[in-house]
Amino acid sequence: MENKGGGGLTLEPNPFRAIKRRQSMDSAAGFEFPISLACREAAPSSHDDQKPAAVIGEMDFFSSEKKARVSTPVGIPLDLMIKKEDLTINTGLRLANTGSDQSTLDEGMSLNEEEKEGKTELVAMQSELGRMTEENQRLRGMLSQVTNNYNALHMHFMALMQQRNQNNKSNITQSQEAVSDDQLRKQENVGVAIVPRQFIDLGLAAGDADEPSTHSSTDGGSQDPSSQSQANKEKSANSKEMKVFEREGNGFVREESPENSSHVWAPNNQPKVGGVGLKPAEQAQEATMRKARVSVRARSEAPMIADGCQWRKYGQKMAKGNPCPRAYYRCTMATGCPVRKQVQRCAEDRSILITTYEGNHNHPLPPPAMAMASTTSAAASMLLSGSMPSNDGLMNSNVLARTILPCSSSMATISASAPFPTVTLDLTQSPTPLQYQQRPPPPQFHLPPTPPPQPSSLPHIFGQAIYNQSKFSGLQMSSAEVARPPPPHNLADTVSAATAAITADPNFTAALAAAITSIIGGTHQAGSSSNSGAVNNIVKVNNGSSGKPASWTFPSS
DNA sequence: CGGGTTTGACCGGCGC
DNA sequence: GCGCCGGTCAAACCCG
Repeated sequence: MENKGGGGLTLEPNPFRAIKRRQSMDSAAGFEFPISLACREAAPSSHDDQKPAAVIGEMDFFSSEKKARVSTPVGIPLDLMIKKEDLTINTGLRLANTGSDQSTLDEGMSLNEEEKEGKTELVAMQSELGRMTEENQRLRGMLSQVTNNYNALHMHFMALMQQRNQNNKSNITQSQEAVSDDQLRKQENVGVAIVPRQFIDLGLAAGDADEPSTHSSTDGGSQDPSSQSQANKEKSANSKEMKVFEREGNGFVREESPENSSHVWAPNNQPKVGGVGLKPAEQAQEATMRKARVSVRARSEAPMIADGCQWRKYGQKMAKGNPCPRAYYRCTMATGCPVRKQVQRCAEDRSILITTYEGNHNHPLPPPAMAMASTTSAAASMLLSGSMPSNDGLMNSNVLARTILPCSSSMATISASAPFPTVTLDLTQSPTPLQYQQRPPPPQFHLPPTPPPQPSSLPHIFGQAIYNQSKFSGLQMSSAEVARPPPPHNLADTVSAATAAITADPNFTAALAAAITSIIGGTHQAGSSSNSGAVNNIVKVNNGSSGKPASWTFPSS
């Protein structure tokens, strides 16, 4: 770890080795350096292979009463109060090059009593650490249980939605019923594993590129092989873009598999592509699904919201009814990545930037982009799972919105009447602190009690803010850093929007939970648990009302 | 010189 | 069939 702390700090290999430096520090004239920075550096960086038992996120050593904010590996915040006279805890730092001879500094210390006292405190701290570790284990288990419960509920809900749609269809055929029942049985058999898989497919598309050949067997059990081969022929004959993807062999072909209803990206001519072997209703359903989009509305003066991905502009058009041009971007982080987005200012309020995402990345993503992709994918998944093509499709979508988004209806809207089903995530609404205060804080977790994930643009901006603030600093950010003046470039709007939303919006915990849920679900299914050494973005949020920080750990990659 | 942007042309879907 | 419109392409241009 590079030593960047002022005053010439080096790091102690053993972070729990007690140091008796307080009096030395006090006696060393002019010995002032930002311990808080040093503490952050003492925390394992994002490149560390192992998760820390606890990460000290923020300490202010210049106040009389020391507050340490600790993020545990499961993201549960712990607040430590350390009084000045107790300041013998090890910060993981060893003083060096402070301009004073170390042996001289150690002289004059009354080693007997103070060392005994220090040892006692060390034992106490170690005991406390042990308790924290146990608590972390317990909370992790609870989090896992909550996640599983949510997955089960989500599966149940989706099954109910399917049954409802089937009942509403007057022209349903016996074969369709058989297929649907078969799918339902499969989902029930697979159980909670379905939903995380869905999130993997949507948000963690890197896996798609890794194993393109396993998809049909994974989720395409009902697919007729002959029809699939025929569909592949049709695919290769239809879209120029499709040919490119198949030629490049990046696994994107899988995206075109007709049974992959959770995928939202669709190159040109999709109705033709998926049409072979399918009934007209199913064709329309797939065409609808593949065109699903997630639109984000946010106030920003910047020409484009930075979301962690690299984009290349490939077109610009004047859209009807809007004096502002619409810009078209495609992701350039990997060759052949199908993700595109449209950026356009709102005609009514030009301070509002509307960004519409479409498709799934076929490459690994940086953490902020991961948050974005997971969230948009989760939103798209919500939309697709509920917007079956029926006569009351719009109504179903509204039901979906009310059901899945019970407390964020003011933020997320679902439209099935548009040419393509679109989830609109609105970040432009003014904060309502009173609403937040009216909501009692959850007892232990800072996660909301509402189980369903709620698609929101918050994690987009939020993750971006995190990334922008901390992309080179171990991905840790404290609430103080959030409130700090943003970097002097056009990310200011992003950060301010995220900050405003985070600190005041009553839905932000739910939105964050959505992102966490989606990520955790996908991570678990991907076989990379939170203990697998994944990079952890430790996010700290001051909700502004209770004074307590909300802290989550985002497992990424 | 390579990569990104601009911009007019082109294409396909859709409504009349 | 025609025109409108959204989306994409690709040559020209710009920039570091």
